[in-house]
Amino acid sequence: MSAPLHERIRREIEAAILSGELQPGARLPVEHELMERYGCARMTVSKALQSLAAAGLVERRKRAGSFVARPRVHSMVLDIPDLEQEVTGRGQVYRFELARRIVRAPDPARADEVALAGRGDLLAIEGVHFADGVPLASEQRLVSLAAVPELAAQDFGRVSPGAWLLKHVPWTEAETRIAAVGADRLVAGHLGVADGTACLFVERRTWRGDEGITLVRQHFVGAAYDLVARFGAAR
Amino acid sequence: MSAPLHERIRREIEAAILSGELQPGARLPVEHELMERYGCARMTVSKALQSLAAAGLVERRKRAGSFVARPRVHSMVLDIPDLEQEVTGRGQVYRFELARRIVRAPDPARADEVALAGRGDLLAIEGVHFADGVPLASEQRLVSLAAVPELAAQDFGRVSPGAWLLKHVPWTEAETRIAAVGADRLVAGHLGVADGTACLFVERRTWRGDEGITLVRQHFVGAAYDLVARFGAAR
DNA sequence: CCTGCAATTATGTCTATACATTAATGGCAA
DNA sequence: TTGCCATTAATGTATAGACATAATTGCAGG
Repeated sequence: MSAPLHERIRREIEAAILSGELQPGARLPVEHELMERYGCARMTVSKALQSLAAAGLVERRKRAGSFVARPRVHSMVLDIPDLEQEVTGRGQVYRFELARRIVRAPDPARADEVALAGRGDLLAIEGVHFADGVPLASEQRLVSLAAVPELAAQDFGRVSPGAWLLKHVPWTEAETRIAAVGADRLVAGHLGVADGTACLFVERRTWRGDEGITLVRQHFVGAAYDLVARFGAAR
Repeated sequence: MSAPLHERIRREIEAAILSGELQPGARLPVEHELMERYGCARMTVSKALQSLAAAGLVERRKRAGSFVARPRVHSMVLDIPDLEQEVTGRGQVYRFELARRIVRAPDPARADEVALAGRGDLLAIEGVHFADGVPLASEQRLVSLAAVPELAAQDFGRVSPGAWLLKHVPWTEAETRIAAVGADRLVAGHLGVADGTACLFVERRTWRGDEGITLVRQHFVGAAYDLVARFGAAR
């Protein structure tokens, strides 16, 4: 009820962006229009827009207007590594090899799968990332088809599902678990290393708003990869 | 020259905080005082302070004033894990066992050590973290005595240097490298596992402003620990 | 001594207005 | 057509003032 007006304006626009109602690149109403809509002064809508700009959700350009920001592949906060980009960025040849791809219902015994699937099915993908022909990581991924219906039509012969998702479905929230494990038979086979070799295990869930998008588990050859994250005070 | 005034005010206060001139908890000048100092309107200093508050550097309370924020042990952005707190938080008994502690000059052959040391010496610490008597992680740490002179007097028989640093020397920037490695002889000995066991290797550098504070390398027993990071859109 | 009310003070929100800055746009001239 | 320039529409910065809100502080009364 009594939330400050600029907060309310901010939240309404934010909701429209997160829900996808306002697509990336879309122009949002100019300040004068918002002034009229909310019956307030320009400073007030300006404050809401500035705050959205500070959070990186919108981009403002003089004379042109305010626009929904295009999702940055590299988040300010953490590099969610796009392996394809990283490998090619190092001048190596990238390849993704699809091993399995099925659509199935969530396993009712696994609460995380049920939560991710929502009211739809899951797309389960397995494959291996190669750099210069050498296996770099093995990947098992679940994607909610309720959240990303376009994905069903997508062919992952060569493009990695991670890269596709980053481009097409911006996330707003992510949780990453990192551990070291010895490679089991399956992973060792994918990566071409001895059983028990130290591997970096990364499990990541991403959400858009509060809708789950994907859950991915990756095993990296320990010696060939490391993960770097840099943090600074928020601006 | 032509930076907006509210930006200039913001930067000057920020600098005073990062340099340590304004200690955590210190009260900063009230808005009217800043108005006079900069000869501007209240909205202008307010904007600068609001921006600092949004970045988490200051905390504002009505009637009371604005204060330099106490460093949050858990950064909004990443849990830089304080092992002691995490272990006791799980109801286990924490212990840190110091293995070595020397003050030495930086190795001139290692650029990172020289950069970290600045014009002073380095304190090198080695030890093992235990949870319920079981080794959890082995740690090798370098601390810049130029940045943290108080540390020379500190006794690390029982408290972990990481916990001490978190409390006493807030960082503003951090870089973390994570990889999986097989345990070498030294680490395996510390952790009481077989040579070659998969370990999570974490290397972290932290800075305050642009002065290096510490460089730490930790090896975790792969099976016993994992690292979780959660990210959301910045507020 | 404690309790509760009231005065005070600092920040929070908002308005209305002015001028600055930037860049998209459209028209004019080469 | 092409290139340039003036126009103009948008945001950026700033002022001055009003009223709202919260919390500290001190005072009065039990």
